[in-house]
Amino acid sequence: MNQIVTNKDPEKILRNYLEKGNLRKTKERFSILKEIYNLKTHFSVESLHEHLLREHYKISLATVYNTIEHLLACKLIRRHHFEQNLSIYEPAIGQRQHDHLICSDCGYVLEFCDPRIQQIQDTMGELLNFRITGHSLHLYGHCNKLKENGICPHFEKKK
Amino acid sequence: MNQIVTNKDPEKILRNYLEKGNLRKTKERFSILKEIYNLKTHFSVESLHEHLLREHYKISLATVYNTIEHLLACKLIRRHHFEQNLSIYEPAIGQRQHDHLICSDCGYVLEFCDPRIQQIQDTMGELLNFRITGHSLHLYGHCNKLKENGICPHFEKKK
DNA sequence: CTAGCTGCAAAAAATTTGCAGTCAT
DNA sequence: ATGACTGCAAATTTTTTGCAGCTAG
Repeated sequence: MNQIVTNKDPEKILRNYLEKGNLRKTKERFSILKEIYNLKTHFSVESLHEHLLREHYKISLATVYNTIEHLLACKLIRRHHFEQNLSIYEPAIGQRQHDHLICSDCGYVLEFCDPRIQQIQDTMGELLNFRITGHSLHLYGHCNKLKENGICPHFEKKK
Repeated sequence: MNQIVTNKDPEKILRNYLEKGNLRKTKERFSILKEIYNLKTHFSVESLHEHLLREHYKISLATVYNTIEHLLACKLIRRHHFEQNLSIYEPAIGQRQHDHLICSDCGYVLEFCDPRIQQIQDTMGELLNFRITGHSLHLYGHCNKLKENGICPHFEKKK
């Protein structure tokens, strides 16, 4: 680390990454990044692609997949694997470290922070002689409101 | 819960589950369970099916998928989603509830338990008004021994 | 007997790949 | 100009489904 990266502007990070890798700065790549950061939510490749079409971009699914790989490589997004075999992504700049609570009924994702997870990391790293670099914690459950009235309050957000 | 289940024999648990649900006790279902508990390792549907064929069982993939659902329902196995979009399963009886520490260098998986994770579940369930049913916690890191001598001690266990 | 189960093959769902034409540099 | 990128369609991979025949109860 002989260069301190202070810039938190996603577009500049992408530009920098593409230049370093001798990759092309295509309009598709920047459009996809822009829309991801507009959305600010968790998304799948398919939901992102549908969003792009609604916004009248002419970008193919294959290009979305291609671009996602680059955005992962330069850490502009993170990939998650929740209960289904479907990759879910989220923008990764300007967010606190957090974990996820996933509703098993509607797939709705809530974010939370708990300092005890850091303590677990420290304890286990020492105990098992590992240098821990990160974690993923998913809690799964059901909205209590679902039990009360039979309607999942997040259901309309279901795909 | 008006019946206390004390029996930890997987076959009896399956038998009990099938009887309660008016489901058939087919030889395929018991063969699959037996082989899973013989293997004692993490497995995918495909790797399990291949194992069954090697052991000269004549069981189709569709039946493996069907049976896996039942074994999940009666908690004889657990499903995980690690980095790829591929379901990985493990036998769940005779094992303490545990989480996973994954070595990013060699893919080796260590299991661990920490009571604080249960506390986090309880806190967040109450705070966010969810009935939490389960969690998955993955810690990622590097063996310290790797740093010391450049050789990952678990490397030979890599798949 | 007769529902539920199995095996097979076809369908679906998610992702990857091949390739001809396009575009950033 | 030229090599990387895009869009499209076909291929792969993992999982689900439909259905005819089989079997546990």
